[in-house]
Amino acid sequence: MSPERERTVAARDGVGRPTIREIAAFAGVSTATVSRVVNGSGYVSQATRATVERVVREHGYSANRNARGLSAGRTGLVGVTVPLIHPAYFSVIVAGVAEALYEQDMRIVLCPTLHEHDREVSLLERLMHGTTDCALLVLPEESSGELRTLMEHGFRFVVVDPRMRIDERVPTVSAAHSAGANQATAHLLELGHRRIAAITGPGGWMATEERLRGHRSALAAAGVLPNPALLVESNFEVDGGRAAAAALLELAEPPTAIFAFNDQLAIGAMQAALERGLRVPAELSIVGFDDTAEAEIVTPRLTTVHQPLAEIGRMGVSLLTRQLENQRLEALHVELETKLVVRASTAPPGAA
Amino acid sequence: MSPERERTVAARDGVGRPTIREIAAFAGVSTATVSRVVNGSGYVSQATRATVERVVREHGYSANRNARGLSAGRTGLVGVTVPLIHPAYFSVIVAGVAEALYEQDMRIVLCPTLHEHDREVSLLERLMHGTTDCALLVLPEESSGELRTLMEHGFRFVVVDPRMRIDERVPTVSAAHSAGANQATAHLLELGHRRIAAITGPGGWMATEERLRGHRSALAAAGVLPNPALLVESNFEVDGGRAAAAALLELAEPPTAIFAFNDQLAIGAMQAALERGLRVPAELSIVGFDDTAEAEIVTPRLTTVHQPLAEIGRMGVSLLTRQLENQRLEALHVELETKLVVRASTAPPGAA
DNA sequence: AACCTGTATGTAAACGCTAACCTACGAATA
DNA sequence: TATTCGTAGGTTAGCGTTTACATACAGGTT
Repeated sequence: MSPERERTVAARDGVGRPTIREIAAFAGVSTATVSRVVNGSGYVSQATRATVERVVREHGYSANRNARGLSAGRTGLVGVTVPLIHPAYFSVIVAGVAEALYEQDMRIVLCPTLHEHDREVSLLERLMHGTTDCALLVLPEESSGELRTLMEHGFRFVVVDPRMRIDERVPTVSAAHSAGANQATAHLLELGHRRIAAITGPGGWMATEERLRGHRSALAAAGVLPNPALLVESNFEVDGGRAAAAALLELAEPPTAIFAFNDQLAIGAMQAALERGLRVPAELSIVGFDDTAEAEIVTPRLTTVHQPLAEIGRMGVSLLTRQLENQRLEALHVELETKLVVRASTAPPGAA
Repeated sequence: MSPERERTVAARDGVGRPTIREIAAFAGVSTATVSRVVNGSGYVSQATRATVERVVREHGYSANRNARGLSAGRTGLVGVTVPLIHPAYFSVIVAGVAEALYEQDMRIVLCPTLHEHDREVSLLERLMHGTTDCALLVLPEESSGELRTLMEHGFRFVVVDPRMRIDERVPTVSAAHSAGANQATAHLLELGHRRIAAITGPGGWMATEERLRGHRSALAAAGVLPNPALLVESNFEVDGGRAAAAALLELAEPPTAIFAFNDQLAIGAMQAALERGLRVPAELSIVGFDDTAEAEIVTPRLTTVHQPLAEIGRMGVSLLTRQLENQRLEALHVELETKLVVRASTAPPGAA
């Protein structure tokens, strides 16, 4: 029981926040009118509105979110699930999301899933259950079917950077994986590289498949035959990148350039090169993908494909609000542009 | 009005989540009993408990958070304010917080303040107003007085990594700044350095003052006179570190080692050294503070003082829950141990 | 036998708000 | 003149919980 429980409205001592009833009493109107003013709904005369607004301001009133949520079925809270918080990739997206939601006066309920599928599902169930109005799922672990079930329950959400290909009706935001990969590989080809290896992410992931597509199309456009030996699947982490690059560099005919499918992998590849005494970029060129902050601080600075991560987050919020406003809007699929950023980790082959 | 509004309990069609009344009906008990089972409070017989638990499980029931919050005055939501989400320093703390809260079945309402004081205040006001039960303030912008006001309003919170010295009664978690700094400087001294510069954070910040204290005590213990010319104040960011180091290296008698008060500054210093063609660590040793992920990926790998950031976050949650359980517990001030991690950016002076 | 005490459960009143519904009034329309 | 319409604002029934209070019963204690 809350400590105020026994107090009547008249006897409230002013500690704690004022209720709508008190504001109504002070302003000499009904609670409905206060609600209308606060929510900007229904008819209220100019004069009444002004009075109420003044009282609201003077008493620092703002609606109790729980009560509003319970009554109106909305809470102003948006669930955001991410696999992890820490990697820059996610934290920048979340920062964008938080920024955009703040402007809409909504709050973000953050749910790291730690890549555990069960956990994500249970989180979603709880989020759905009155806590939040809607959700933004970043790189969700869930199958298309599970997401469809969610939709059918009337839960509104947007998927940011879908892991797998999912139901058409789910709004999504992603980056132009394929175009970005194409630029990266084209850049290496222009520098004169022909033995270009790729360290990919996990198979089946959209990011992997799409980037692979871009990579291949660039090779094809330059008339370079794809070589399966130069394709290694990895896990988007530094260690994976180092191991993959180590294997590639052991080949009888090692690559002169490596396109790593994210910056973490690229950094791992740089470490592998360093361990073998290979100079980057003189003896080995490396390109990454994502353009996270790490790309700027490694030596040499990493050439990589820029993804507008914060913008991706903001766009997710934008789709979400649009979906909330207009239920019958067709599902949107937004793809944001990526751009190659040339730094110091690429050079013509044998530039030594 | 929610779409279910017009339905009676009996007529609910099962879409959406079940209510406590439905569960009670299915289990043949009153809502009070269901509530008692779910919350583990009051007397319930073994048999009844078992029945209710089964029904709850079968129907996937979990209490609507808004209703619970409204009725019981708690929401299961914890506000977390951070200046920014993205820097690894904060995102690791937040990850620890999220992890610990998850175990308590609480959710985290994330509020990046972007270093804007007004924004943090308004966020807190909103958080206080029913949205959250309590808060965790990471590096808060607020004055001790403002925090005291908050306390007096009965709002529960814990400060993680206080920026300034604050009211004794506010529970805080921080790292052993002074001891860590002492170790860092002692390490440089042991290597034989005598001209040791320090690039500090903003003056007045506890982190700055405490680290400075540790730095000075190590110098004093080794009988090295502090040299004001070797002390530069900066901003905890890479650019600041680069500028500060550039200035230091221009001195007539430049330092042989730099102790940067965080890793960002240290990375900036490494860049400045690189720009001048100075080899690290042969011609210049650099030590950082924080041990964020960046320390592992720069070249050379950065010697730095490890802060248990995730643990700091978890400890913050622990203090918070303890405070919620036992209101009259004396305010706790926890200081977590820091530890020097020696990597490759330090060596004896003139080791070339 | 009368009275506790501990256990078990039900009843119903809040919690603070929103929105459906209602009343009222002046102006425009038929 | 009667009717409709647009505007303004009050009344009140929930929203789904929790919990104070009431009730009931079994087994001790005086």
